[in-house]
Amino acid sequence: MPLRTADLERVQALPLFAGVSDETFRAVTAGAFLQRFPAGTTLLMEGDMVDFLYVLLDGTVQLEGSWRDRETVLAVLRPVSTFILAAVVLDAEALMSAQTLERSDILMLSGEALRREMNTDARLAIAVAEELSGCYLGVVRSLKNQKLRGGVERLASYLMAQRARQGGGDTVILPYEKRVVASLLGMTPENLSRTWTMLADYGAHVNGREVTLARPAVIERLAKPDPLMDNLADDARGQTVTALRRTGSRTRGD
Amino acid sequence: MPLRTADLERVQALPLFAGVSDETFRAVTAGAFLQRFPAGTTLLMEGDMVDFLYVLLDGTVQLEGSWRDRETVLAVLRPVSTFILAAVVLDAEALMSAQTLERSDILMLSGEALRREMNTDARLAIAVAEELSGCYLGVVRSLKNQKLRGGVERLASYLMAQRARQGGGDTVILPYEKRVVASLLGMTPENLSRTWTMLADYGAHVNGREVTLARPAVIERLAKPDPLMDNLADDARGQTVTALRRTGSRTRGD
DNA sequence: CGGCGAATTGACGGACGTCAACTGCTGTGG
DNA sequence: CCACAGCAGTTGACGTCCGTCAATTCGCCG
Repeated sequence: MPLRTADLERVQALPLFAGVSDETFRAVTAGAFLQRFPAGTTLLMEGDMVDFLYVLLDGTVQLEGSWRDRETVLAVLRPVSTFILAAVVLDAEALMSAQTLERSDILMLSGEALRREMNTDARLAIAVAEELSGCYLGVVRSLKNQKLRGGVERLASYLMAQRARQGGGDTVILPYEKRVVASLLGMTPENLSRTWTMLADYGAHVNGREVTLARPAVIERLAKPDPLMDNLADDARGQTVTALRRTGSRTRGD
Repeated sequence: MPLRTADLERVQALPLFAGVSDETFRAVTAGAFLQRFPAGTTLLMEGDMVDFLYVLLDGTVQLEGSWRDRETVLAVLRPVSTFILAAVVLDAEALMSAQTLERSDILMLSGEALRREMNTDARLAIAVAEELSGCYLGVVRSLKNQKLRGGVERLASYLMAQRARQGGGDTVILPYEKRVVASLLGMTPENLSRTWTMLADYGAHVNGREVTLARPAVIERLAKPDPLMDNLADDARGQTVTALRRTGSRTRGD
């Protein structure tokens, strides 16, 4: 698949490359290639050595972890996001699998080139550190969310987050299958179904992927949002981007 | 409290400063100061702006998160470890509180100086990125542990981790109060108590803080350890340290 | 039209949190 | 030196949340 300059510009606009010289950027993206994957493609299995930094340009990607015969969704990514940066930096094996949920365009950058350029361009190394900090804080939020909130509250806060991202209206569209939502929120599909009916008492009604919130304020009160847990960073149209020094809300995703 | 050169040497030996020039190291530690805190001291509240990078030189520190009236322990740190690096890099507010569990010696480095020196020393910026990667992978492990394993399995794997760290013998000493262990493992103290009795069937017997494992292999089979979840990095005496490019197992702690 | 998988619903059991009472240890002060 | 207060830890009872199994419906795609 041809690598258009428009794609490269979108990549260069990422926080990861903010403040990085064109020269370094060209060096990092030199051997890069863009690939289109159908839905349901496994890009990476946990335990694999990671050779590339992945950049999701279009579509949806799910990060999942497994143990024995269990699986769980750790994050769902939206464009434009990078993933498995940490494993690339350490030249280590991946802790998570990555799988497309829709047809997705993914740019693959040489991990070796990225590590090499970090040595000569402190700006790049700093940008990587900042991106990683954002990723770290994102997972910490997820962990707090998982340990501190109950199922109903997790769903309520998920709805509030989606609502904010989708413009704050009274109806929210679930961006992917409910089974993915369930796993992301740490519950079974059956349990998610039952939780919907609990939320009906609070004015939330589900029809397919469409959720209408009769009294959003009540759901919000149930979710008890907390800036230290809920990442109010990407609001409304997603891209607030203050260029440098942003909280790197990416990688937590939806 | 006087800042001894022996302390500085221990700090310089950290992965965070591996490969960093003496000059940069001096610049970062210039305004640093060492402080001794009694047990139970809150060093940092979640939501506080972070001005310093903390380095635990001696003692034990607990990182905790809270929401509404609930609290949970996210990690317990042992010397020598840094903490809240991510918030320092982003010059942001902390997502976790930090509290001493014993009398602890803590070195505080100026966050502003660290950020400044990253600009001029790519080696430092890279080391920060590597440290952050390790922290990130640590939290991902915790999240997988929390979402994929049940309570008994989490306790079993916790025991195996402690056993490995303490030399692999048949008796494990819990390094701090059981209520802290319980919260770290995502359960209530009552529930932890009951889980001990379940483990008795597998040959684990508890007496105060001492746990004797009659058949360690059986506990291990219960824990089903997984290199992608259980961080077999710090083995035996803790400090394997391959200097550069280690998996930065720190920050997950015990 | 037929088939597959997602989603829902019900029934059931187990895991876990909550409340309460009791034990044992420790440090404090009379 | 002892009495007592306070807290960690344990144990029991109970209720709730949640996972599992099974059956059924729905929607989508071949």
